[in-house]
Amino acid sequence: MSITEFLSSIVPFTQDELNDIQSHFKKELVPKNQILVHQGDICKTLYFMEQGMGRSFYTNENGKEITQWFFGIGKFMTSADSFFQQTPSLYNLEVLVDSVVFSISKEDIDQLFAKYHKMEKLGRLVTTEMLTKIVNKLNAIQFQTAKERYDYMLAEFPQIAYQVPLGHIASYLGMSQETLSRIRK
Amino acid sequence: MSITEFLSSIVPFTQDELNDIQSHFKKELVPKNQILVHQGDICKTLYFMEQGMGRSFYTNENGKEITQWFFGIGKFMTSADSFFQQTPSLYNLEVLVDSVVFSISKEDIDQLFAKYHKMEKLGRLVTTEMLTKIVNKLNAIQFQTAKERYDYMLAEFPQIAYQVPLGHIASYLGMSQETLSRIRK
DNA sequence: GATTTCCTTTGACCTATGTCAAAAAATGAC
DNA sequence: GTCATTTTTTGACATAGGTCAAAGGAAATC
Repeated sequence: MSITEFLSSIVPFTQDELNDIQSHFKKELVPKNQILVHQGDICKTLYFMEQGMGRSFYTNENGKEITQWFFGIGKFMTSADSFFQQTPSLYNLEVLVDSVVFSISKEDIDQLFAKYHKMEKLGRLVTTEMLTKIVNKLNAIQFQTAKERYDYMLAEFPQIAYQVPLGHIASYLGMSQETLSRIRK
Repeated sequence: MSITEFLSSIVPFTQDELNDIQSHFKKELVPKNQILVHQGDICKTLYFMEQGMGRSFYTNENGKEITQWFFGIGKFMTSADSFFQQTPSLYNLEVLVDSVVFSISKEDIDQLFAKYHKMEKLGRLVTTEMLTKIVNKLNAIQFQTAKERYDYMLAEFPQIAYQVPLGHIASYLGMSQETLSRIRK
């Protein structure tokens, strides 16, 4: 899914608007395992995942990596806090397979928000959608058994569930890798 | 905190704009324990909590009430999904003490979003803030001990923590009331 | 101010899931 | 194809926090 297709699917931009908006995005090929943002950095770029997948994760006190979110095709990938409030990111952003992303700087997207009311609306709608998804995850984590949480994962990220290391999924779901391995049987 | 103060604190509206916007909100006095929205209803109204506090909660398969969020003074209170996507609410919205709220309908706020770019921006910023808070809760729930989660609660809702029944807080934090009671000692 | 109802605490016991360690399987490098 | 590395599975054991039941306290109602 191209970025213009994505934008148009949410708000009806004119062709001129789309051209202008698109011109602020830069296409990048990112190789597997590359870290786009490091924990502690201020995230200055928003990424749109055209092809591939990524995750956000942090390293806890015991040096263990905890996956916080997965990003599939057609999603914006960023450390939302850090990007929008320009505060140090709690997370690393990592690309999990060779990927194609479109990137845009904070200044540029703020300019687009200011220039186009429609773009601001898109920002609001995308954020609302993210909010809904996080609430769903929260419910899964808070009140479901390990088995049910895995089912939630399969429903939410069907394409990702079978392509990333088990440990990433386990930490995303808030359980140990051993438990997830036992569940999957 | 009045609604106009709140709006102005986020985006610099002119006095005329504020007057117009405010005219779409209706002040309501809501008595303690009133349910504003029932689980399963489509949430047609957004509430701004001027005075008082509320919560969202649902009743699970075993008939137990699970608190999902608390709403303090100066916050918007709604079942975000239900209101913005006009889908059945997963939650009840309940006022916990006698409260003063400003309410606005979905149609009216959509009109305001459409009329004022600044209002759309406000919507985006408020949603982003909510997103950040939910992510914080998620982290607390997912990776912290019961004790640490209670500390998170005290930090996030200091004024609320001592004013609502223990059971509401326990379910909000994803633990049993007995566990919370033991922790508090 | 007595009664009823609701809320909180305490105790005893149980279980889902964590941790640690090692084996087995899969993947990647040469 | 072989060796090295990474990932997944398995087993044994530990524990945080759950459940159930009952007793105390607080607070609303008459």
